[in-house]
Amino acid sequence: MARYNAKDSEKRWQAEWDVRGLFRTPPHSEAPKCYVLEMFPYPSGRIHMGHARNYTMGDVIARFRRAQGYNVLHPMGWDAFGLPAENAARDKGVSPRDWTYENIAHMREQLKMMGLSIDWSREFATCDVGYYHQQQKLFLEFYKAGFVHRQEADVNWDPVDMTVLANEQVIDGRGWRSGAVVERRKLSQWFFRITQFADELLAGLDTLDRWPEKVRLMQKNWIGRSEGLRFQFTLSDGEKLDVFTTRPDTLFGASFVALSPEHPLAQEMAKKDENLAAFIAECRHVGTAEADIEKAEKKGYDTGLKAIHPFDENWALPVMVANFVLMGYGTGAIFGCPAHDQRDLDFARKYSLPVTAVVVPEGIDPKTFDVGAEAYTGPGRLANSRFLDGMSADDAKAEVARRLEAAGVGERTVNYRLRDWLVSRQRPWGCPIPMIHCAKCGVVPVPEDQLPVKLPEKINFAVKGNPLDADVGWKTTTCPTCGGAATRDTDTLDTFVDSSWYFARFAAPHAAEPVDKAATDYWLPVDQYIGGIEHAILHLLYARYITRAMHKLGMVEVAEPFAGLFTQGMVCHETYKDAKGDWVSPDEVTKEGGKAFRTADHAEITIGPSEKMSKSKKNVIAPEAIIADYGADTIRWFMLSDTPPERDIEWTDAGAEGCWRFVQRVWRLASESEGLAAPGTPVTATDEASLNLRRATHRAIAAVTENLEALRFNNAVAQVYTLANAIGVAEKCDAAARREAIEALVLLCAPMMPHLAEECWRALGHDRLVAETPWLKYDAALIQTDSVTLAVQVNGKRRGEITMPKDSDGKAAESAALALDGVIRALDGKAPKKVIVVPNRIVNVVA
RNA sequence: GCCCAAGUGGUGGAACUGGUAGACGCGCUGGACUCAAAAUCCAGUACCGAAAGGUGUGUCGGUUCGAUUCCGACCUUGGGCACCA
Repeated sequence: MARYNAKDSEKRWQAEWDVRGLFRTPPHSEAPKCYVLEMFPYPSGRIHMGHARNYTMGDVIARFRRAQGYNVLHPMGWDAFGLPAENAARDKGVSPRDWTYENIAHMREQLKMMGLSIDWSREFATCDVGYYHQQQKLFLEFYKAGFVHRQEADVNWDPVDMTVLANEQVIDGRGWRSGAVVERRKLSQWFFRITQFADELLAGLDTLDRWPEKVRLMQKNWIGRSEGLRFQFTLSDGEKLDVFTTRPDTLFGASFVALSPEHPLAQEMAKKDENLAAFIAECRHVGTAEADIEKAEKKGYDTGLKAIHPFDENWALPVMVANFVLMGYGTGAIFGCPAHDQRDLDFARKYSLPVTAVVVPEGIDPKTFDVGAEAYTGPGRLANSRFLDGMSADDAKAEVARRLEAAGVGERTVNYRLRDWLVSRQRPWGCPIPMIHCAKCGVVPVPEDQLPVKLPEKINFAVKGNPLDADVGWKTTTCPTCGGAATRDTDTLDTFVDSSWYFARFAAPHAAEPVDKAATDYWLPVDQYIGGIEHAILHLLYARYITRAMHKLGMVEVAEPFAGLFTQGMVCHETYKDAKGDWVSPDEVTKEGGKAFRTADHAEITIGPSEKMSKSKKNVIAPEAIIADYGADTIRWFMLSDTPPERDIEWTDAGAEGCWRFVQRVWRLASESEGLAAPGTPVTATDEASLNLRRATHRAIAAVTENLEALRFNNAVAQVYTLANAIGVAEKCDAAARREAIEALVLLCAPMMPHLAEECWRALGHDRLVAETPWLKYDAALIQTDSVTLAVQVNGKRRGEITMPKDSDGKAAESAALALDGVIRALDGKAPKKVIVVPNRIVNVVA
């Protein structure tokens, strides 16, 4: 037989699946449903190894579940709005629309070459008018429900991308895309009230038992719930000031009250106090210029104002403006208790404010307890606190809260770190926000019959700022309420909005409403969602929020969109540098005996650590090149082999060749085996060689099934190898048993290497496609063995082994173990004190 | 600084609820086939030791008949958050 020709075979089977419409999901089915989804790609133009890994995993699950009889939905679409299209448009003078759709066409072909079992009839791009039209409706629904609000606020401005960013999109003080240091600007923008759902989003995490613990924890920290007390100080000028604390128990240790520089009261006072104004300006400066210099010194300014202690009208605390108090959290004002908060302590030491310990560790005399350079934040009993003295910190918290509530100046509240989601973007390649600004009527939603608000055909990138804002023809409209002249909102929605509900749209991609209730009720939640860990907060939190908001409006039944989540690792490759220190691409490098040389001039190349494939480090391998050389099945098999799917995988040439060899080996086993029984022959042989092969076959079926169910692809692959080895070394045995083993090998490979499986299946004489063949069931009787090998230990050290009939008596095992040479030698004449027998596992002799 | 995860051969990794550490792949070594090469097949491959045996899952301790697995401390790496009161 000829070698397996992947190129030819893969094309043929892809066409065959397509012609038969095998992956077209029927709208209705009696079978249980399974919705498998990988995070949809941005249409950058070509797929990379990260895509190859992500979509291979999803495809394995989809094919496996389909074979198991599930009604599977496995769609694909494009996260198609966003900045790269604008940049390409500006650089190359093409339209972002053309650029995007050309990229989509190219990537679609590449994904098809991967042999993915996708229902392409459901494909859409978020930049399709049909999609963003529905998104505009969704926005207006949210607006009507009060989920959306417009607010002037200090926002994060990315000076490179020329747009505002949500809090989640600022990482280490820099824009998540551009890497530019963000600036603060005061702008009027649209927000989604995600904080309204903070509690639900937090509580919902506990229901997501098929999510990685890590992601749930990250979201929990991001939401950042803390319980505390909000209460009022009366100031010396008679005004009131709200503060928030989680430590009301330390109220008698207070030595100052501090305001954020952005606090309205501080701003007000700054109008009459030049020095304060200068101080505030200085704080603002530090905050923006060098976010990295976070270790900034604590600085304060005494306003001269006093705050009256709520439990003692004769106790006046200085009111300071302090650079470390955040306006965005709590009320933007705090009381400082230096003994029990490190920041307050640093501050108090600097400005010589009193430090009074009021919580003292259990068993320590308050008189001897002294706070040095470190604040005490542990538990303890109250001291120096009048009516609280002797209470535990928890009791004291409750008592202070009770008294301040009774006095009508306090309220127990919950605070979140989470902020509302700023969704306005000053970019032209996005979903236009369907709002109209009228001088007379204010902000007015676009009436439904005037939707969609389409993007202009031509976008002029030569203008400064947002092209939509500069496009007078597009911007000018009439007010739907009064009919007068008005302008459109020229902002577009954050592209994370686009990706926050696409999974619901896939259930009925052509529905006249954003979601078709019946279809989403059937398909949602997504049973298995797969994507990169980098979306642990941003995308996954937004998608959970939008789903909850839709749920509240009765649009979808589910509250959580993704029942199962899997976060896959990155694809890495060795890095290469030449003598000058410049990065060298792997295809310019030849390796000999562990050393690397530049192919062109044989100059030695330094091999660096394996890192995520990136253009900047030139360590990128294109999937299309591998497909061209070895075929899609090889790349798929590689992505699943060896490395657990959640970890980073390293691409190596040797590994790829190993995969290719295995493809050939499976092909040889299926195509060259002589003397196989005819297809469908029942296996009746009971000779030892045949039984051994049958046991290996059924063990492999059981193990691969179990591993695929648990997404342990690397272990599933190892089990397939084990079966292939067993077939290879099997002695002459029954022809039907041999066929059974080879067919099992082919079918077990099928979700992972679907083209190869079809070719082998055909070679084995089958007419029906593997893609139409049900998953194998193992015979439990064949997995059982009647004899087992027990390890024998003396004092926990292995000294030999015994083979016993399964489930044999402990006494028999004991005497067999004691008779072993190694055991006798180890005992050295001593009598065993005790013998522990774990049935079918181990015998341990204690000497 | 706080929170979380992970440290196993030359290498990627395996080991169910504490029970034979190193499955399976890559690499390497030897052999077969070949004029030769490729491909393929067979055997071997944790470390020390000629062997008996000993030592081994980041380090140090603990619990246990028995620990990669449980507990404590520490080290290293990776990730998240970072003046959140």
